Amino acid sequence: MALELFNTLSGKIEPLFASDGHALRFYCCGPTVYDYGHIGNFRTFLHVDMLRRTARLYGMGLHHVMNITDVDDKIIRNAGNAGLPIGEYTAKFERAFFEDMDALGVERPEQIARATENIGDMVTLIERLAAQDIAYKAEDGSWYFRIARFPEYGKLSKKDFEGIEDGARVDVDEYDKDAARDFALWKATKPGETSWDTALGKGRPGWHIECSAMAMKYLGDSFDLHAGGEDLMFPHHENEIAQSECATHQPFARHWFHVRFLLVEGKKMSKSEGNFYTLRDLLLKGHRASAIRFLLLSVPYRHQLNFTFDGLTESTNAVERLRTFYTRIRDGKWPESAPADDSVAAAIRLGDEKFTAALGNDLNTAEARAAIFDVLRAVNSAADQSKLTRTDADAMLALLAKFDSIFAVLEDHDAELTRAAIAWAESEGRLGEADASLLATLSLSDADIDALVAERTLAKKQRNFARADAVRNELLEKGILLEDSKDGVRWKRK
RNA sequence: GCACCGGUGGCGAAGUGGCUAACGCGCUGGUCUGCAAAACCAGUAUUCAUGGGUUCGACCCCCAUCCGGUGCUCCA
Repeated sequence: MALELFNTLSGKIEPLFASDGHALRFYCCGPTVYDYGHIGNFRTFLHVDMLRRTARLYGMGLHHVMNITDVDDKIIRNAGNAGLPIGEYTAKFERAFFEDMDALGVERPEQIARATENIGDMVTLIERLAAQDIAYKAEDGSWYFRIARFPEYGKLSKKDFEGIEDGARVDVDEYDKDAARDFALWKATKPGETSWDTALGKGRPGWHIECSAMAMKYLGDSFDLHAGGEDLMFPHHENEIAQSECATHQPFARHWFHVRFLLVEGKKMSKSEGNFYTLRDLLLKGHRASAIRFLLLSVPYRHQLNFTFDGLTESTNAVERLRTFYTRIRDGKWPESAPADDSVAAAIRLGDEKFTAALGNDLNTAEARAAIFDVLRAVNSAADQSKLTRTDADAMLALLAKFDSIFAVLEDHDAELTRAAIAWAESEGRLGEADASLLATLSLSDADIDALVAERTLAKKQRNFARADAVRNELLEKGILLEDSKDGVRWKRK
């Protein structure tokens, strides 16, 4: 069975495959490291991660390149305000970015490419375009791309630029360029700005050129897939195609993957709306990294997701149910006897097929989720009726491992991730932003909790239920939930 | 203005021209429990924004209307 994926370029769902027969060569537009990442950024990276993991599930190797934009206008401005060299400024946010990616369970690409470390390749690419008179130098020393020379411009975003060039010269703000749509390849430096002294003159790269140069450097002139947020489709990706295909006369990326923007509480996320959240903001409010991951992945990537706190609570509960189920099957003592019938095995097999097929169908994560919950109910039910055997349990664990190779939420690292966020807030003098009850919960060590649980168990043995309930309530107030079972008491942090 | 996407139960969200409209969360009742929690069982949309049309048959196709969102500029 093939993995099928919507291709922005063709406008159709098409099979995705590694054209070299080994590894899927793909490029993902990474972050501009000028600030902490927000949940909108992470929705995109999370779905690229979903794509990675699904491609692997479908048997493909991976060669994934992601850039880090570590020089641009905002970086120069912010680093200047902070009085830091840009390298020092960006290093901090690059580190933070990867910490956040780790917290969300996003796998690292095989290769990270920093713009400032590949300037020479960008210069070479611009020179190749200049040799064909497709790149030209304007009066101020900046270099631009002559869009009129690429008739296919607009093929990705399905825009028609017929006639636009004609009116360009009336645009007085753009007097440096030959045409209004022409975009910068190389920006001449203003005094005091970071610059590179190259054959093109003193300056720094335009934004688009870095992705073209680095993608082709590491993946070849033509490669399998290029990914990014929907906003990048135009003009960023359109410009990448123009630069690259004019230079090489080869198709650039075969498949284009764009992740839709999310809404927050029904509106586009923005600082002025007050609905702008970084991952760290949410962790400090007591939300779990796993729930954030699960929520952002639960709505398929081509649909708009409305991020709400109710939705986050729902995801927290859904993940909790999956984990409870997982530990139950993993830790339970299931009889070695042969199953009375194959109904459980059949349910697991069907769930497995549905799960894989759903992902293969343009990454339908909602359906994939549903397939797992169907099996969960069937197996829980069998377990309750003492009909679950070791063989079935092992099959279930194998399916859960497959599920988790994609969704990656079963192993519980939430408390340690939250602690890390708090430690970060403390070091930044931002502990005041942390939720008070969260701090209370984390103030109890595991040993403290175990001691209180033991006290309650003793009280119960003595049938002193008043005392037992008091302890349970005390723990509950601090966010610790107790569960009695045949095998003893389990507790978990809410 | 032009273009695009969407409107499915209390909420989130799949889905198909024709079997009982997935799944999750929530809620209600039951089983279990000292009581809870967890788990399971049952219930929770005669209906898929509205009005027309095509069809033997549409939530799914077409047209119109209303509503929400997005892009056309930096933005994941």
